[in-house]
Amino acid sequence: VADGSYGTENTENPGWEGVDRTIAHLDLDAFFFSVELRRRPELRGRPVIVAGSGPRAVVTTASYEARKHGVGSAMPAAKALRLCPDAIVVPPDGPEYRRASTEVMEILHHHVETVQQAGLDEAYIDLSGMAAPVAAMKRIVHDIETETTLHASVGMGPNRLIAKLASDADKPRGFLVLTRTQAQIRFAEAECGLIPGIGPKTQYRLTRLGIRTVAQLAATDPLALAEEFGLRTGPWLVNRARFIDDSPVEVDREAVSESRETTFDVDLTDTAELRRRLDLLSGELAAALKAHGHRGRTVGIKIRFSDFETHTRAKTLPTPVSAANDIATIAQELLNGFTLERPVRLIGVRVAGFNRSQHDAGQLTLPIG
DNA sequence: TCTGGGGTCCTTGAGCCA
DNA sequence: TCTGTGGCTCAAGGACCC
Repeated sequence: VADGSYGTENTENPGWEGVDRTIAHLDLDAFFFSVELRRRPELRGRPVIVAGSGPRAVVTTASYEARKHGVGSAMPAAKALRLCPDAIVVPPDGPEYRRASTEVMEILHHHVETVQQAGLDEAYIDLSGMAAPVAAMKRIVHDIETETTLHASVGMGPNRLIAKLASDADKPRGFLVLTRTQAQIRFAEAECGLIPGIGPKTQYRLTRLGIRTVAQLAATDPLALAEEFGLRTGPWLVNRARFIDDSPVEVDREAVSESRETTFDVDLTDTAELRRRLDLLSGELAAALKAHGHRGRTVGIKIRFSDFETHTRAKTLPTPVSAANDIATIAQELLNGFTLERPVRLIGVRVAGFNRSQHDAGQLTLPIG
């Protein structure tokens, strides 16, 4: 088996020249902040962080002026304010961001058919077969700017991975087209963590194996890495570093789970209050499931204690549920399985297993006669 | 004064069954 | 009847992404 049959160099891409696949990745620059700027132009040029108001709020995005002070996404808002005491804090406005996102996605769909939205502020676009894909993307960026005042960075390449890296490499207002060979040269000495899918934990494990750069990872035997990361993930990591990625741009991705969770401002020790909050979340989740037409067979809870230790419990039912009392009943049962001796920081509830569509599920549960 | 919320995917191990 | 094996589902945890 160890004949090196995983992603060997004989699969060398001759180079992307518009003859194979052509994928673009479009990423809106400092999206939440830019949307805030549309209604509050006086914020332009100022250090701004978009963050919630609670004691445990984190930064969702920051203006480039705030980033100069070391402020970054996912940083506790309190820490961000210590780094940048003059920053203006703006509370996030989800509905407004969704509206702005829809405006942009409609422009994309006006120009091209195969668009995969990946979060509110980014999308993959399959331009394969198009005669002048670069000119098309430039038109799209121009239309987005004139119609929404929002700026975007674009990366293009023979696959999603290269397109994504290219759009990140030249922000803000970047436009970078890379062949696979150009990507290999450009990112050879970059740390492995640059590659989407390689986070801090994986990067640390790679470093321990003596693999620090993208080029080093690309030169690693996939089977050797399989011993450390498993038969799927090991070779996958090497392929990422070789910029091999045949994942398609998927237009209609269906959700597989939905959840609601909350972090308490102060850790909870009162079990009755914890149960009350779990019921509230179950109600919220049920309303969302109803709105989206989802039902699922697996109900799960998540609990995070004051020391950040996190546990989950789940139960799979014979029939799918979506009603608040059904979800709450199972959630409370699952909570019974915990000894609640430590203060609780977070509680969450989740419904998964949507794989059978509501239409099918409805047919299965129709009463006979 | 640490570390949000809402998702997806992967791995591992247990249990069941043929 | 016992043992091995492989497939499948489920549960739990981990990692990652925006």
